[in-house]
Amino acid sequence: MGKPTVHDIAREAGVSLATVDRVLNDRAGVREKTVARVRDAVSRLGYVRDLSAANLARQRRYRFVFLLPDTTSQFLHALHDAVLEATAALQLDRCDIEVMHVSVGDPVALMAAFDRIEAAGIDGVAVMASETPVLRDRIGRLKTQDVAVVALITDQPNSERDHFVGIDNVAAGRTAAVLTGRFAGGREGKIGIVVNSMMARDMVERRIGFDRVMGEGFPNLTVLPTMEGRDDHAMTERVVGQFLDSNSDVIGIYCAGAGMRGLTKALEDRGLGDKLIVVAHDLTQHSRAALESGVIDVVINQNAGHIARSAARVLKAQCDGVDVIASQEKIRIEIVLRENLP
Amino acid sequence: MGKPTVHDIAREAGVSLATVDRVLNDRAGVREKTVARVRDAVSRLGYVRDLSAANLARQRRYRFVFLLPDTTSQFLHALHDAVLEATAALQLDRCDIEVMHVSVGDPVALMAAFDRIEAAGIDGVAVMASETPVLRDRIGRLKTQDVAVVALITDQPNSERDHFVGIDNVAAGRTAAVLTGRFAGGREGKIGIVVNSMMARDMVERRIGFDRVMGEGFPNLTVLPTMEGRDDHAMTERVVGQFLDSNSDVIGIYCAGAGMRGLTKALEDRGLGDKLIVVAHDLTQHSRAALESGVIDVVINQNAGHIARSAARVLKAQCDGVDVIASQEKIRIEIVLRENLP
DNA sequence: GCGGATATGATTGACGTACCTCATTTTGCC
DNA sequence: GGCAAAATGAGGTACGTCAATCATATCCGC
Repeated sequence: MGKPTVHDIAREAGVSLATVDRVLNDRAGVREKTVARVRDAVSRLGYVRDLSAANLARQRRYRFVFLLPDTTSQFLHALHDAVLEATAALQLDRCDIEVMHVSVGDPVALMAAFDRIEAAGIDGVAVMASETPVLRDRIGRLKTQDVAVVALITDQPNSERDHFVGIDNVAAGRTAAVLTGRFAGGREGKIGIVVNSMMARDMVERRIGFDRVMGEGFPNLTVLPTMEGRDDHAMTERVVGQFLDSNSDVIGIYCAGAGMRGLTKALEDRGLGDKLIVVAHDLTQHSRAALESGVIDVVINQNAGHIARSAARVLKAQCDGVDVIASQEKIRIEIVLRENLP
Repeated sequence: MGKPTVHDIAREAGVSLATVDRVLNDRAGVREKTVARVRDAVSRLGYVRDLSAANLARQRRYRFVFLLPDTTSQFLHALHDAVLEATAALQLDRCDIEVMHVSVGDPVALMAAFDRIEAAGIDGVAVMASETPVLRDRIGRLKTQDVAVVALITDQPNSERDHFVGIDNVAAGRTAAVLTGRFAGGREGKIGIVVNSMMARDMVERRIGFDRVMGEGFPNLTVLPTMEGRDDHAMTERVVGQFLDSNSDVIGIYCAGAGMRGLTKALEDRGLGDKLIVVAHDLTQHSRAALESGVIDVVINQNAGHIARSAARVLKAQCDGVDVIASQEKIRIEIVLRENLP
């Protein structure tokens, strides 16, 4: 005998199909005692609702929104592409995904986006934005409307988001540090760090992890104060250039944030292309090229494709009230060398 | 208007539902001209068959077999667990997965397993076994029966398998080499290599990749002849022990195969636990512990969970005649340090 | 034990596809 | 032009679930 159906439940519980349906779909008008009888039959027979039949019957489509910053960076671009790819693939699974680019630093614009999401009756939202009280509250409000919410890249730890899709940035910083330290092989020297801005939580966390490992494991290396590139190539090039010109014994640079083109430019202009140990974040067109040419030694990557698919899967699972495979949804800190470039 | 249905196709093509059905399901008895008319309408309207409705109607279940070696190793154990986990998750997607453990070195037993698979009317097979002409032919025969076939871990490059789920072992060897070399930081010394057996293609490939990078990039390091551990802890411990005792200036070991427990035992017994650079393959309970304690420095991993899920997804896509997301099915060469342990 | 509210039953028609039967039309061939 | 074979049409039932209607049964307070 195959999987039990609603008919089997009805028979087993001694009620009619209509009542089973009312119970399964949480409709009113059933006595508690009867509800219990049905629930009992469900667990006794091990009934699981056939989701595809259910979705077919109710003509269901899942509507998700990916809320991304409107700033541009190669990583964001890659993420956007990855979401589009996932969108195409999930079309067959009744999912409609829309990408909204919003000035996430602007609370008014951000809230307006959420208003539109709420008004449109969206089933789930993946939001990438830095943590603010306003956003936290807004996520709470979405949850009261039964909208699934996942935090993307940057966690919203004190909010009611259902899930975080991204990496542990402290661990990423530690990973960058240990690679830098071991590649240095005992030599003494200085290490520079470039970030977008120390206002961003991810950057701070990476720096914390980096410093901790450096302090514990590599006393031969001196980590210098953070340079801020403000997401801008020219700016990054300038600060890194000044840094290189005024420090003679630099042996490595950790680029925890964007602006990588400025960094490589500064290095190449000084003929340091393959002299320094350079660890950077996120595999993009540019960092891939720099890895291949040897300007960058290691890329610490959070896989954009994996992130996009994972977010979509988690949102769908949340809507369906189904468990996810934890290990599949764990975003790994990928270490990419020229030799294991995908 | 929503997605087009078979009714729309029938109307658009000016034929009846029955004919559309015959065309879509490749049934006989339709003139070529009519087939073309229907196909035309399909592409004109952008019709895609609703797979869940179709599967519902035909009460379809996908039956897959994972054919794994009956030898035991921690990696195989992890893979087995991963397949079971995937099985549970895919239960909801109408997939029944069975794991068969077979003595893959024994052609008779292997062929018997294939016979059973063929007789049982299985929809797809994921096979992990070394490449032989017998196996190649058998895969070809399966393909004539419309059974989906993927090669697992070890490719069957000249067979008609639909897909290979695993890593590029030459690249893995290169990756191991560059990490060993850079961790050595210019020091001179000897590097030992441990494998199961040089009969296995994966081992040979890893060794090739390792040697090439070492030869090109690290003239300060001397790679010594391969030690064969034959998948056995005691054996591995003995050969590694002898190696360590008779070579004074060993600074690193690359463990390309199984038997890791023997390796770590040999190292620890000589107080070399954290003295040597040790690069090993595959994240298991044991290698995780060794990584945490510092005996092993790097694990090159092929993610068992990813492999199991990917194989199942590819088999299903093959049965459905659907494309896979290439980037999702690319098994990455993971570099695992203590700092980025998942 | 009556009346009104509340629970439950019985039934039906979707959803999009598969697959079957039987009738009818068209085709190819001599 | 006639005939068999092939192609097509028309229609129905099924898959498991949802959602609705309407009739009937059971409950509760008085």
